[in-house]
Amino acid sequence: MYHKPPTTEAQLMTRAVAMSGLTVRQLAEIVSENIPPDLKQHKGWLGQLVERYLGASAHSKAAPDFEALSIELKTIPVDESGTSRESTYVCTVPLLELANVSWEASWVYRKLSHVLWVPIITPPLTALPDRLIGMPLLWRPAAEEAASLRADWQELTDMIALGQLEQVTAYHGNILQIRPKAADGRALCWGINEEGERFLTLPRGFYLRSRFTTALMQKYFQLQK
DNA sequence: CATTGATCATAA
DNA sequence: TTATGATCAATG
Repeated sequence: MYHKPPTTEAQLMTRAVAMSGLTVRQLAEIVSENIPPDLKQHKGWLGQLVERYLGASAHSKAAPDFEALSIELKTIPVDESGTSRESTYVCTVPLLELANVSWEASWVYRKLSHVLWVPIITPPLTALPDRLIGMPLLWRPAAEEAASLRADWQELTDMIALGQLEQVTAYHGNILQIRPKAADGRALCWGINEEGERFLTLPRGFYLRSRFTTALMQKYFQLQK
């Protein structure tokens, strides 16, 4: 069973709430997907399962998951107390021509301006089929959250614009960090060094630290019905 | 034992 | 090769 793309927020939320409380096994059955033994070689499988159920429209396109609604979907593994178990990938880091890009025009801003968070309740050692879909949260950054994101984005973007990409590590940024995002350690793309010359480097991505997503859960969430 | 740096699958 | 979806696993 596949849903068509939702046309209203209310429709999307009705579906998302209906999905909560199901096990991954039940959701896979509804969507007619086979469950892999674990996520080791299928890291994006669960996110895509939820996409299909909810009717996300932008499969592997550079667009919000729900295009008509401009809403991004993120599944997030949490334990039974709502503590996030992983960081959350946001988008790739543009390494070229990022000078003079405003916060409002940045990919990070646009990706995070409206997000449907779907927690996957995953206590330690829970087998994939037994994980529970939690209550969804439709989120827009509060002023304080947006300011914090903006400050991190600005700091990291400034470093890259100055050609200091090789000095940026995952330790930079309070809630937003930059880490490799690549097929493996041999994947390369172009960056700009301090002399303004192009050089080959590992592709990078922006990620939300798990302490931030954990704070979101605990501020706004009712994990289960 | 939380966090960083590395990695896996798939589509276009 | 770039985008999407992320989690794995070594390490400080």
